[in-house]
Amino acid sequence: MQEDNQSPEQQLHAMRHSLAHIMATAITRKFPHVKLGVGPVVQHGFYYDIDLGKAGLSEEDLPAIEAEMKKVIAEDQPFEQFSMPIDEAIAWAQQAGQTYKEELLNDLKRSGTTSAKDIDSEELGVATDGDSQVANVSFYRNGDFTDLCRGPHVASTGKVGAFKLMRVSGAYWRGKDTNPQMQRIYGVAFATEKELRQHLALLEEAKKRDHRKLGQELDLFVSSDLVGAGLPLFTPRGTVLREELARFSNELRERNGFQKVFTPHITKQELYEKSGHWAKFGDELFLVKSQETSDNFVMKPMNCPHHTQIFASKPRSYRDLPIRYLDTTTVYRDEKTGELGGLSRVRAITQDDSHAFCRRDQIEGEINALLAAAHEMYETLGLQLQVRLSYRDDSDAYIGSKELWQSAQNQLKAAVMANNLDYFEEEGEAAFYGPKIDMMASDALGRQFQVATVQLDFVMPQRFELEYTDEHGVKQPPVMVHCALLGSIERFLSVYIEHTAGKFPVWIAPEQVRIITVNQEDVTTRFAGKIAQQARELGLRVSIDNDNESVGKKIRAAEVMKVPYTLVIGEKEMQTGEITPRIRRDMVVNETQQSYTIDELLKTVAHEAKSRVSKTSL
RNA sequence: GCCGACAUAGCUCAGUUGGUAGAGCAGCUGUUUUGUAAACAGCGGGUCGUGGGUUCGAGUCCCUCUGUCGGCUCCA
Repeated sequence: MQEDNQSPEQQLHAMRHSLAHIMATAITRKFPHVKLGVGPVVQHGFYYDIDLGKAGLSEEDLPAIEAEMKKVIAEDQPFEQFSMPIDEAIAWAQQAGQTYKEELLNDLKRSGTTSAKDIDSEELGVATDGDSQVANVSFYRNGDFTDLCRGPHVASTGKVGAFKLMRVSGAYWRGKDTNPQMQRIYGVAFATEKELRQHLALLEEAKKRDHRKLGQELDLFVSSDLVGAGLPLFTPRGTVLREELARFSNELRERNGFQKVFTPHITKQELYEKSGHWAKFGDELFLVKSQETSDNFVMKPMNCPHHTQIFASKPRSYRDLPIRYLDTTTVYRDEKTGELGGLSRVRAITQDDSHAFCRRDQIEGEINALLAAAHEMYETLGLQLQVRLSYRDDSDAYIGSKELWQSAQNQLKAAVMANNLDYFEEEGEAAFYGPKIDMMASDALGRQFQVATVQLDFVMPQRFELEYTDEHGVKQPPVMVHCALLGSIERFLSVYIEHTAGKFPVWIAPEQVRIITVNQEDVTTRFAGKIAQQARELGLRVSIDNDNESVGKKIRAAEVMKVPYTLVIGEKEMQTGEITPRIRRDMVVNETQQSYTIDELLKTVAHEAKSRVSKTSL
């Protein structure tokens, strides 16, 4: 119908949305008693929420639904729009037993919108902006299926491109965990079969890179039922990754005047009552019981309150500011079991946390320095950054006056603009004590994750009555700038492992050099040992594979573990003192196979590791 | 926490309508002394995640718990 003058994006959107209707058509045919929720377009496709009562649907039912959808598509039913008065619409929903639709329509009638941010306005038969006098609502009909919908749709069910149903999962009605749970059926859809295949191939690739799979294969971390869910254990190899990342982050901040501090992992609950965290996150703290005192202790879920106490430990002059603390440390949060997964969501979270206490006139300088540090870090790590300005919304989830918030939000935006960063703004994403600059990294497959964060906070210093003396001898509250460059090291690792597919650059690779012996003769073994020692003295992580196996097999083993440099040592090398290193393919700039003296080679690799390059100069 | 699926050897998996477990890789031992992605042979290894139930008999059927996965909700 309205597909003329539409951009390809709009057309694809209409296709996906039409597919949601077609899926609902197919499900209604197979299960006439189904109650429908909403069926919007999502990133790569669409879904529809349905309620089939107790029996429900399982993934085994998807092929049958897909087949039915193909029938509907083959029937090429035109999509027809019509409208009816809202009271008539409500009567329709009632009569059809569509209780969810009825609820939506009633909300619509009452307030002109479904109020919450839960429903995409397109789902409804009206535009939700503007006045609340809803007289008529819009419907779409294809064949004998009718759905409340504003559109637009494609002209007929035959014009929907290529799709595939992916999975069925649970979803709360209108996104509220107090509401009944429906089943959500997800599909992906593209304009052409080719794009669909490409998308599915991308998903396959993502599966291969899954950090949980690579964590297993590359021996990076493990879990134990005895230790518990969300508490990964890092092997020697995985620990190297953690420590190298922490070291990098610490270096960047120390260069900017941050000083390391240390704070204990348990604290009196009172600290968090004062900060406001107890009221907001009390049910997510691990409680610790003392057998000696009557105080209640908790595992620390974050560090800001501790750092305020270091600041507050003595009088501060305006000349002392900024005072900057960095604390790369583990915090503990009792995350709900269903939210845990791999390294992306854990209960022991290591943050590269830092707090700068500064004067108002120093805010800009602090933020600029941190933005620059983040830029350097992600440049080195090879991840693209995009900035999200996370503001508060009108809910009561925040503390502090609106004026302070407005001023803080303005300053963050000014800083981001001054640094020419690519940004977007989002309300309702702020921390409860202040707005944030959140940095989203895009990985090798184009997926986005929140990593670094810079937060401006006028509230915490007030709550802890922090002060410094200004040049007129007047007490002033400092401003706190919270920052984490990596965010959570565990979560960052999950992103980074998948981004690199486990092919870590030499500076962070758990094993940087592997020496393979051609035979087990004593001279060879001794020579290999000597080279390994030399490498260790240069600060390299090196291992020797002296197994009684073929060279081919040992090469393969090194390759499988994605070791950057493999040195095969035999008679030739012993005689000449020269070697042609085997370099992991992704690091190679030019293809020429060159030989080097072993001394020169190791020094170059050590230098590369130190300067954190991603390609080799060999 | 909620909805759904899953849990067999270190890893990846097979195991027919219920009749007390198999393969490949890895490991160990021996032979071989290897030249750039998998030499050959032998051996060891599993109270089938936990606890309970049904049954003459449970890896297989039912329940509980734990854990994992896909989502929802949440994320200082």
